Amino acid sequence: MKDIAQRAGVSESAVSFALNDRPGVSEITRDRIRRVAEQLGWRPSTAARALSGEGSATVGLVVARPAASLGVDSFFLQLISGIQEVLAERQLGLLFQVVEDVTAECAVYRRWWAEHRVDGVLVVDPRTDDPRAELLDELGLPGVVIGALPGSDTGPHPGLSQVRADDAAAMAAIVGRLHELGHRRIVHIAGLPTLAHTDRRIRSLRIEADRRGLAEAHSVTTDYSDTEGAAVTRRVLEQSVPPTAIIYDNDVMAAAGIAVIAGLGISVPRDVSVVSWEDSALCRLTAPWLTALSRDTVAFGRIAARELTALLDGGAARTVQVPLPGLIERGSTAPAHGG
Amino acid sequence: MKDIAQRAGVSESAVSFALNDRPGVSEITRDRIRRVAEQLGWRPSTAARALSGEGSATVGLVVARPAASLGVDSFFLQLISGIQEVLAERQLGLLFQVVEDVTAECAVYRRWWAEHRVDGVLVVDPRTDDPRAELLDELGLPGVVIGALPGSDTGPHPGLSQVRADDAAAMAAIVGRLHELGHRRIVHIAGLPTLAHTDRRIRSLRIEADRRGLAEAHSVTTDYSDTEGAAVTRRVLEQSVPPTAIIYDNDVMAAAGIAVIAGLGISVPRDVSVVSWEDSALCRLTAPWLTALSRDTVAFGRIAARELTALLDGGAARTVQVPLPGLIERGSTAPAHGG
DNA sequence: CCATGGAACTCAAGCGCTTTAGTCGCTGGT
DNA sequence: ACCAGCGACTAAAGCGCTTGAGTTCCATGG
Repeated sequence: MKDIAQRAGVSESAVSFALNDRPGVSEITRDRIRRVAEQLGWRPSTAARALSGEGSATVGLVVARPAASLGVDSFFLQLISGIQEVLAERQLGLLFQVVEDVTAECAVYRRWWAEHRVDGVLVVDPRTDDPRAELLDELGLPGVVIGALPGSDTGPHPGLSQVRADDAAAMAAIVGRLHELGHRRIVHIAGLPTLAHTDRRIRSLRIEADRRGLAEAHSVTTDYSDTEGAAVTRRVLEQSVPPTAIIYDNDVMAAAGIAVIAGLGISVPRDVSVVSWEDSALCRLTAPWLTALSRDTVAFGRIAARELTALLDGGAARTVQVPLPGLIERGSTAPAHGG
Repeated sequence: MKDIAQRAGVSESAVSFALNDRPGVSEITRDRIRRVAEQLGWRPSTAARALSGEGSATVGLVVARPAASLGVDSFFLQLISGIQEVLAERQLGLLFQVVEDVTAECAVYRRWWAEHRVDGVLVVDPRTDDPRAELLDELGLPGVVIGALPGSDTGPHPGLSQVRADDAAAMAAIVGRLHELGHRRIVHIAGLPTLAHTDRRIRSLRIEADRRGLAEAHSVTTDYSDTEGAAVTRRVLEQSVPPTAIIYDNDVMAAAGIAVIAGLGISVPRDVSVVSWEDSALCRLTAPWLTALSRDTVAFGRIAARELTALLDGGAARTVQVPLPGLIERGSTAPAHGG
């Protein structure tokens, strides 16, 4: 900046004003300064900026999952690439970290906060009992929760926006469709019991089942892995009166499930219908192809990031709903037959 | 720090020395200062640190792939989680960005460099003609290339380490095994032609084929998607004399391929053997299970990150080889039958 | 008994930017 | 002719840390 000031024949302050679109310099000088800066290929040092009170121009994202269970999902990278689209517009960096559990995640937030490393964070995988909201409140670190915290509609958390998928409505849609097809015995092979959305889906299933008077409707929680998905599928189908439809909380388990079912000599979709709560290439690699709930994960990321930038700009925290995912019917669902 | 200095009854410099394990303070004072710092929950501001000449304690990783093709691979997140393990030990942050293409990637490096945002970078997906190495040289930004640049064994790039998988040897191993099983017609459904390792695999296949006098051995490049994998598989099997073995450059295409093959009424592994160059849960979701080349991607990430920290510590650039991946033989490979 | 040296510690500058409190010169009103 | 007021610009402090050049004090050797 000193260079620029010298070459443009002004003071450093003038340069700062000019380059930050602040009043205090004439348009002529501003232009001149801009030109010199451009010519010199100048970029502000984030460190210096951060030091003098501006933010660090960085937002954080930490995902707390064991390495093994990370790869299976296509969810995260999609989400991140949506987030990036928005952050890139504002030249915001994304500080990314993967840790083992929520405790470690909280430690990371604390550290980032103390080190002034991030201006805000994106929180994923909200839990039924989540310490993170409170921590962020305490630190005064703006954040947006991707997928909603339990119970909090507007949320008692002043600095926390939420971007939520309406899991209840989505579950209702699936159950509605299966009911329409004549299914009266449904099993839901859910994900991690600690996650808030797992809880919501389970609850919604029960409500819908009651409302429609289904003969059977229960949920079993898993760790999202193909292994557990397969094991639970086997167990469920060996019941004396097996279900006629199974809802899987992700694509990996659905695919694993469909393989197991075939192995048992049971036909999909004649004997049992299968729905995957997550669409991906995987859903077209099975035989038959998987009927799946298809949400636009990239858009989800975009929305979340936009919410965060709004917060950083001083906007108030709020809760936004993303569009309801659509049920893409492929070969794995069909009318229930008398059985 | 001022606080700490005051409470410990010393100057700020003493605090700095003490907390950075630099000589110039007695052990007693050092301990006292440490205790006070701890008690106050002090963490150095990265901004201030960076400003006064230390690095930014951050490394960068940018992946240049369209959003759509990101999710299919389990590769990246695995890699990243390996990287993180090592970075976490040193409290280094990972600045992550996904962009559309290499040009944009270069722009990001330039920006990061100008803004002093990162101390070094990890470069993935090296290409046959890669502008990035030269750029990093020019900027003097330390980097480690994950997967090796073409041709450069030691590399003429002073600040660039390389962590390479020995693709040639791996290909040789696969071809060797298939040859042993009696296969004489092999097709290799490769990935993106611009990637350096694609090139190396193709070249290695040709060499091995010549050495062993195979009747047919050729490669077809794709974009790694299930769609192209499926399309190419169909085309290849409709040849007048179809291959008896197919090698796919990733798990997604292999799975898609095996589905297509079944659809054509051809039996795996009786009529055609299938090998996947990448192991994942997906390889156990197909029927039969996929024989796959299994590398430890998490370890790969760890090694790369360690190489980068070595570089940041002032070590010299070097090229390290990761262990040869093993071929896990599952149901998709078998002896070729007379044909 | 003084010079010497080294260990322990302090001073102050400086990293690159922002920002507050000016200074300067001009216009317009009286 | 004089001052208020405004726009354009400068001076300098400060953000939190590092660091090289001191300063002080004590132990040691001649």
